[in-house]
Amino acid sequence: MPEVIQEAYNALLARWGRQQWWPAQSRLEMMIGAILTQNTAWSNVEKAMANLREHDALDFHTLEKTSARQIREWIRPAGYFNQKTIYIRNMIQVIRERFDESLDRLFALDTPTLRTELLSWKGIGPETADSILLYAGERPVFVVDAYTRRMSLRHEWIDENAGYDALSELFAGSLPTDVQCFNEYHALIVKLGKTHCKTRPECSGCPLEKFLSRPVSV
DNA sequence: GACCAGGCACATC
DNA sequence: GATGTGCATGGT
Repeated sequence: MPEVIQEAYNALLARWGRQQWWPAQSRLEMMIGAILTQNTAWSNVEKAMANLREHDALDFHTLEKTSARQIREWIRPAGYFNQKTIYIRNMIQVIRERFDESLDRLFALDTPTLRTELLSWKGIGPETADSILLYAGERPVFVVDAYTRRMSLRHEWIDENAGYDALSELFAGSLPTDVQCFNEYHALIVKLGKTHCKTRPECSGCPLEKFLSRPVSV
């Protein structure tokens, strides 16, 4: 199993190359993007991010002073805007009150403590927390998303009842503990999911085709 | 017009 | 602790 997971990574990287994630210019921007992209197409997130950038709202102090109503309108294209507005404002508030407005202080926490901290924030679940750990914190944690689960099920690397942590540990344990590798693998899985696993469940043309022992429909 | 997208919180059993 | 439901826009 570990070998297959490593070989699948090699195949994906050979096909598509490095994905250069996360597409953000600061840790704060990355964290906002992580919230906005929850169950949402990235193209919609880009529209919301463009609105925020246009109003200089990818900045901590600007966001602090901005009303909920205003943020809601800016992020509207990303969907779930009522909830996501609460999540973003809550995040800003926590960073102000508990970390002295300093992302450096937040990211000074060791990885397990930081993960627990992030998970305690409203709107930050396992995937978003791990995305922040990996892409903003540069910690070697493997991000599991819907594509990762779908792919792993289809290749029969896991069974139905495998939870988030089991899936994350499967990948992390099958690979060198390397931030760059985890970074690229997750991004490549997303690329795979967008281009193959959904629209072509028979997996024709999929870079991982040869790893399927038999056709599996999920 | 259905279906889906780089999830999560909350209610209920 | 497992399962169900609401959240919302924009592309295919």
